[in-house]
Amino acid sequence: MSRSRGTAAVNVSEAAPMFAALGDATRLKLLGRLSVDGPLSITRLSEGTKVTRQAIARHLYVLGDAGLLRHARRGREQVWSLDLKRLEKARQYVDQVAAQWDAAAERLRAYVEDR
Amino acid sequence: MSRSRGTAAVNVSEAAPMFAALGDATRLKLLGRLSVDGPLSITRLSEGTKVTRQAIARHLYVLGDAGLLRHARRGREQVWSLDLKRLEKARQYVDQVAAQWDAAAERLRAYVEDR
DNA sequence: ATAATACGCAATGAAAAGGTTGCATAATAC
DNA sequence: GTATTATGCAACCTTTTCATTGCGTATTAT
Repeated sequence: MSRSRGTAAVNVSEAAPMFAALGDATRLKLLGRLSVDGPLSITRLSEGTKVTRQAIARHLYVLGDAGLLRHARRGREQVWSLDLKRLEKARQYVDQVAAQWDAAAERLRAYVEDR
Repeated sequence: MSRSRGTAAVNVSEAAPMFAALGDATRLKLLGRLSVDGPLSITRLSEGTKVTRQAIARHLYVLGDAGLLRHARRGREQVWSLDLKRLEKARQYVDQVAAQWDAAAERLRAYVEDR
């Protein structure tokens, strides 16, 4: 019945910025890349994309502001990686919204079957 | 280990529009309202908000285009409600992205412990 | 019939998002 | 020390987004 993760009550409105950050194909691809290949530099992440390095950098900072990524300087490179702690928080948001929907689905099902 | 729902492979990039639709506080509130109170008209959904009816209507259509809501005419009213089928699809998106993150977390944990 | 209600459509406007180019600066390689 | 590489910064442009106002139309209520 309950989800696999502990889910502290979170104001759904606070989830909006995170969803907004996820609402772009380029950014989703960046997340996917980082989740597969691990920490990478901006230039490395730019290779293979159709937009400029600056555009990629922008997207990375957007994801960073949403708390989904972290960045650390290593020499002349800026290395980006997934932020596990905040990723867990993000998961909580998603779980909570999903749970809300589940509850609604349940009520709607009951309502429909009741006639 | 696996999630509670069956998760057919879905291109993550296709999830972007859905996340974008979720990336607005007003829209999240509308979803919450509909999941609690059931199907409601535009005017009803506008009451208690700080924006105009037209703004709310716009948001509803955005959610509708993302496949999260349906609307049906009832007399002079336009009644909006959650779309269960597509909501399930949305859930699959979320689960898949979350799974991807979980996998990344696992790898990262292994990597860190390996040194 | 007439009034009130619920909505659609269109024009408009301010602000944010997504992307580009050009140039400057810091770090590394040779 | 000079060139190369990786990034930062800033100006600028186009498109979308979010919200508004004004007016028209369809549907119900009286």
